[in-house]
Amino acid sequence: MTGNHKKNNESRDPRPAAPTMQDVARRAGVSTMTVSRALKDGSSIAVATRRKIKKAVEELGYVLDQSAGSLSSKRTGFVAALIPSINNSNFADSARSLTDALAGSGLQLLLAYTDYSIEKEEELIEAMLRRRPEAIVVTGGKHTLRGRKLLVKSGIPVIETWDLPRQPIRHVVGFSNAEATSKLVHYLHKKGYRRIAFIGGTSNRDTCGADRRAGYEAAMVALGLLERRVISFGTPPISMKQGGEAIARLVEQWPEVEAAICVSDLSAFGALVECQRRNWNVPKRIAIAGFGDFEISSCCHPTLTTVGVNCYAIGHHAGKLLLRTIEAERTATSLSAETIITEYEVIGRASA
Amino acid sequence: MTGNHKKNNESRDPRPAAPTMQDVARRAGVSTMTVSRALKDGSSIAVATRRKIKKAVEELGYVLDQSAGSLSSKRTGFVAALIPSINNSNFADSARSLTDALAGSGLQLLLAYTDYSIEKEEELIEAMLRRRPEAIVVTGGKHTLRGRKLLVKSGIPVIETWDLPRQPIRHVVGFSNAEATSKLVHYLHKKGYRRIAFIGGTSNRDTCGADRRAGYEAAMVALGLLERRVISFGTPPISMKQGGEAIARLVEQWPEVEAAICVSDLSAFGALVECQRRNWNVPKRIAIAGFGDFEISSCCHPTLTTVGVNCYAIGHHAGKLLLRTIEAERTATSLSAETIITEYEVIGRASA
DNA sequence: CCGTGTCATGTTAGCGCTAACATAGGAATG
DNA sequence: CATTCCTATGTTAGCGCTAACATGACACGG
Repeated sequence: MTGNHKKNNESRDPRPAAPTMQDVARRAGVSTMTVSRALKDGSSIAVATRRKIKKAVEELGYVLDQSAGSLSSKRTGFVAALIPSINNSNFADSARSLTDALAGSGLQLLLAYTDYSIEKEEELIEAMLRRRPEAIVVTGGKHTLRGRKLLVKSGIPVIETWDLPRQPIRHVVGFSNAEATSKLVHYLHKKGYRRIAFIGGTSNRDTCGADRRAGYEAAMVALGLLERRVISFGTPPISMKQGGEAIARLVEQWPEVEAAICVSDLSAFGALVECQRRNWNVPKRIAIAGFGDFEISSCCHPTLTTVGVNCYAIGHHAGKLLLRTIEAERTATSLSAETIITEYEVIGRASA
Repeated sequence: MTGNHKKNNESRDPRPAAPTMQDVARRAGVSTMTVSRALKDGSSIAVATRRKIKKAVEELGYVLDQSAGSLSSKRTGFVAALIPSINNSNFADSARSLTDALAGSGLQLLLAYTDYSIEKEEELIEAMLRRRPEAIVVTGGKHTLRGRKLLVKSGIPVIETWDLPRQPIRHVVGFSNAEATSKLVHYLHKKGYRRIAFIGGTSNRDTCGADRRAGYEAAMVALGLLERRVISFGTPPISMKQGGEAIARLVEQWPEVEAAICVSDLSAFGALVECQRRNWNVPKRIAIAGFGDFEISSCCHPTLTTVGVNCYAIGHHAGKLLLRTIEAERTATSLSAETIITEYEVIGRASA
């Protein structure tokens, strides 16, 4: 307790050292341990003492230092979640229901976004692990080699969401984007469309998007529709505007095209509007379908045929599964790896 | 399909304790201090030693425990950001540019969202402060009393964004939502509209929204347009669908209305579509304006008149200001409170 | 009154890391 | 060839908190 560099009293320090539990203890006339207990629910402590301590806390403006606490208790009280983009209502909905599922558990969700890049994901995985989350939720099942290794060796529950990885790390909550898109192709097929195209982003960074394309390809093959028409345009997430440009290219390249599946509702909406601008009747001249059932798809005119994904279920199940797993580890119960498949449905609307 | 569980494989042994720096040091035949130095850039260390240590790290799958490190170094290496919603492209854009501004500084951004509730904000402020961020960025200038006190006493740089609080805590990066909306009213007025309405959410939780309404009211008074028409509908953030319902109510209540300003582009789009559904020509029967210049406003048909906000500038300035402030505190330089006002502009398009 | 239990509180010993200082050995200098 | 300096590494002492155990006070049945 030397305080060897607390010398600058004269330079009207704008930042007086934050009060510690020591300070609170001294002020309340108890030991630090009692303060620690008073700040936690469920510890046996006299009502009067707790009140006294709360008062001291209030007066000093004390805020518990959780990083010190977790060093000691080995519980950091947070869960890391990595999502591709914060500006995508699907992932946002999942994150929200994940937060809700965690409510009351004493776990906080800390979000970061990967920008649809598995390299950035790797960085974030490491950055998060350095802070010792109690569990980690990632989006998608494709990771860098090192990212995957970090997750495997992390020793904490790992949940991969929004996808069904061929080789799951451990727990999975998601659905097959390929299968869902395939269902959409079949839906269009049943409606009589044959010359069906797919519009997506240029890179494979967006693994969900790549999966959707794969599902499209597989379904076309299965239906004996050998001529595939794929437009790759813009880096994921592809925007409305890019969806518009993509459909223009599509029609230019394959004028005979009858229907277009867009990788997401956003691009589908862009495509839809572009068609209207060019006076191409949707769905008569060309049918359009999206993916995700974003609000816009039921709001625009004509309404968009799309695939409704149960985002809330993904977040909810991920949260609950994660709590179960943490609990199991705490009680040394073994819990095997689980795969929870969430539902989705093709929602037929006016555009296709 | 929900709840389709699949047990994957045999359970694994109780997980071994994660390796510590000790383990790495032992394996590499050096002291922990040397390991610590090897894992940091810029410390003097022999190339061979560092290589040896990196190898040991790799073999053990060691990940630095940053919470222990920050306890010692008093640097947690992260910045907290609270945004109302992760599903709002404006805030998402700000968060993104904030992240970008922080790149290379060694600071990570940790996001949490308040759901437009200052009570939830208060909770999150405390939760974040417990983890000792090096700075905190909040959205909006209205906080609970306790939330504000926590921020003031936190001893770290606080930046309020997206608003110009009357009584800033310290730094501010934003613009006057009221003034911007007022400008929009004046724009409509110049275009000849007189019976101008405002559509927003029901509560005052969304302080930016409340400010926009205030700006509307002020401008109407300033223009001598005494009859105000305000529809409050739905809890913020109000959706497209709610925007549609709101405009229906508006026209029902005040059939003479000539123009409607919606609190955001999302609700404006919903309103626009509802008008089309009802065959109300926009802008002839009723003009519509939004706020935020979301992508949809330039993409939909007719395009939406709106207020373009420089989201990127907000994030960028907040990030840079925050770095400057941290640097100033580190070097004991004094830095006065700054208010950076970002630009915005009324973007006249087809809908009004 | 003693044993025994129960509760509120205190004491001790770290958690895993890094700041600050200490030191050894070699290079550069005179 | 001693002196000085520098660089790479080690040693020590905590950071602020909590687990685990210790203690003391009081209650209760026998």
